[in-house]
Amino acid sequence: MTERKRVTILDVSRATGLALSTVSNALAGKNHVSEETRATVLEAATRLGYRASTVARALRMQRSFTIGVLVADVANPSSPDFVRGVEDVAIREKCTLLLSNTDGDEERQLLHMRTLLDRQVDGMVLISQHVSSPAVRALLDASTPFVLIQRRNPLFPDDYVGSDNVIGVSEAINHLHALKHRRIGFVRGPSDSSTAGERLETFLAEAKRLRLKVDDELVFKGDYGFETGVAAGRHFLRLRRPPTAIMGSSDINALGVMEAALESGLSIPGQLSVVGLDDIALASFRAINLTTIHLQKRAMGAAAADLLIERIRQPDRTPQELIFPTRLVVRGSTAAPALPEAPRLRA
Amino acid sequence: MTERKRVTILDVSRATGLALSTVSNALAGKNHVSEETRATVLEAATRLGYRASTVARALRMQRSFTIGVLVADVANPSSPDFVRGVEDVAIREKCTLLLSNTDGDEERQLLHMRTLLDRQVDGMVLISQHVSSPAVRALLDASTPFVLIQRRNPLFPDDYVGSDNVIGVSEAINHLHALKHRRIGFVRGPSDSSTAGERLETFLAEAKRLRLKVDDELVFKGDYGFETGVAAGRHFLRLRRPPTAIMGSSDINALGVMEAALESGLSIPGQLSVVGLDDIALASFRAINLTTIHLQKRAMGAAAADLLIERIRQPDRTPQELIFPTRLVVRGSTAAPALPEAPRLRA
DNA sequence: TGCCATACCAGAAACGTTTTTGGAAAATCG
DNA sequence: CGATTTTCCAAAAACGTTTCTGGTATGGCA
Repeated sequence: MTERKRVTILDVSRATGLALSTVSNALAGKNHVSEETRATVLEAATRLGYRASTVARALRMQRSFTIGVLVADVANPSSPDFVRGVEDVAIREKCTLLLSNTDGDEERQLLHMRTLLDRQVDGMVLISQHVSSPAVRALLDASTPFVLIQRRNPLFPDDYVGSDNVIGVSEAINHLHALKHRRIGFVRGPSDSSTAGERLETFLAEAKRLRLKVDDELVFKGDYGFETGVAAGRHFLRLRRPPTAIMGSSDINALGVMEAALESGLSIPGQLSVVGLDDIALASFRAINLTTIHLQKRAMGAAAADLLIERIRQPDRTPQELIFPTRLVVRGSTAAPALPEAPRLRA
Repeated sequence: MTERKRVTILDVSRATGLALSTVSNALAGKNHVSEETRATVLEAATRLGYRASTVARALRMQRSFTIGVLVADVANPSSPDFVRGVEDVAIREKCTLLLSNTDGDEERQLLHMRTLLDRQVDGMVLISQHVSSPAVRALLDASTPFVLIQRRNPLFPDDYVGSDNVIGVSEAINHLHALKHRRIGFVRGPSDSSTAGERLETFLAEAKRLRLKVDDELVFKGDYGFETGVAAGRHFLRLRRPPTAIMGSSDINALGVMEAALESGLSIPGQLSVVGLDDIALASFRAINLTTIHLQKRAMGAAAADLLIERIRQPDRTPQELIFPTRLVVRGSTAAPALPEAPRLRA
């Protein structure tokens, strides 16, 4: 409404009768500016309501104090946790977050990456994004610092924050094995996700060690979404010899499996055990009560942001990888199977 | 790594031998630039990998192509839905989103608002934020366009997008009444939320119409969070005459109530009916199966963003308010009470 | 009293755009 | 063929900072 013009540093300069540069120095707390001068400047600045233009500063300093964050799906409750971690250090570093959804789609990811680069973000955090294709690599090599979370390509020595998939998954399978489950279904995450791959490998290796047979039909390929969980659940339950337990690639995945089980009239954990992965807040609610593998999402987000800050400060630092431990949280969605061998059930 | 310098419009100018302004015009598709010249420019631009600096443009045009979004809590699954709606139109308008969490805390909100203003966002969308305090109003009056979602102060004629709280809430209470519930607990959202206030008023009015007695102990005050739901549930269930049904101020709220009920060993809906508000994706999962009031969150977000764009284009347009209808979605968390009068239960 | 170092301040350049203004060449019209 | 319009292009200003370079008092010291 009130057609106010922006009050600039020049106004402060004029108001105080001091030079532009002096005002700038005084405000930045730099160099040798007498306390008296500084006080004068500060007083005038607040009196006039002066606020420095971040965009002018960004142009001059070639630094935008902005961090870009790419996330596959904010709707998945685990995403905000990671973002929160990034936000924690962003605030500490006086940076702002530019957050974008890619829906796991590479085109969208490329689009958003270009936008971030155009905006001259100081760096970016890529959470479960595509990291291998030539197009993506080209953008990553654009000399803007970046850190990867939960998905990488070992061929490229990037800064990376991930979770220890071996511990969590093997704990989970051993838990199920101890409960006397002998047929376990596994939902595999996105095919180009390093994390999803590691988890499957661990699962297969551990199954072998435990002398569990894992035929192909016991591995369902999809993504981290609910629909994949539902589809996987339906698939598994329709098998001639359905598994007595199913491990999801995410909690949301596991909820999808539950959905399929419930729609078939199966009770959990009575007739089917389900284990998730993420440990979203929901998982601990009694209405859900999901046995799952806990990930330190917020800490991982913060660690990634810290790594990013380091790299921004020191672009030639050798890349680091940080692997966070995981642990199984046993809740109510797992129990001993009803029979040594699961009964045949049809949807 | 590769210490590349940014390729600027000047480089394109030099490469083509054309003037800066000509290149700019050609790229912007402006004025009268011959097709041939334009082709030359475009070719050179892509060949050199030129990308315009958004920050330089922002400084010059006094327009950042950025929209700030303030949200109370991204972790609440209803937030991303609103944001998604805003994002939809932001992409259409070639704007980027600057998203911040305020945790419902006014100080944090002020901090983030100032940051957004410093960054010269073209406008902002405030979802369930504080809108009345002098400090907030001062910032809102800073002549940067804004739109409110779900919380406003009728004293100020702001652009506003809300939901029809009358329909939804009265549908819900009538549903419960029809099921023969006579004592209904109500969880009230944040005390300074207009939406929460309207809902309570509707609840009380409709209860009166139905000749239901609503003593003070049947209204619990809190926020939209899970903990409030748990506290409310415990409070209600500890009453001498506990309600047979409880309405939450959000789905997460309702989940909290469920939590409290389950921890007391009550079954839902057998011994307690629960209704939520939001209709988050989770609510429809069989494991939850929550009767709730549906809100068109994404559409509301998009509508707010549209309003914002309009106001940016036309700052003096008279403020509009858009109210979206709501409707009750009956699922499995509501049923007839076990007894005409609820049995006495102690936690 | 004169010189030098120090402490502070002023002016100007630079960041990469868009936009305005002006000007030259080409085309049209009288 | 000259004048006027049209079409395009060149130069320069502006956006609001930070920072570099240089300069002027002021104080201390000889």
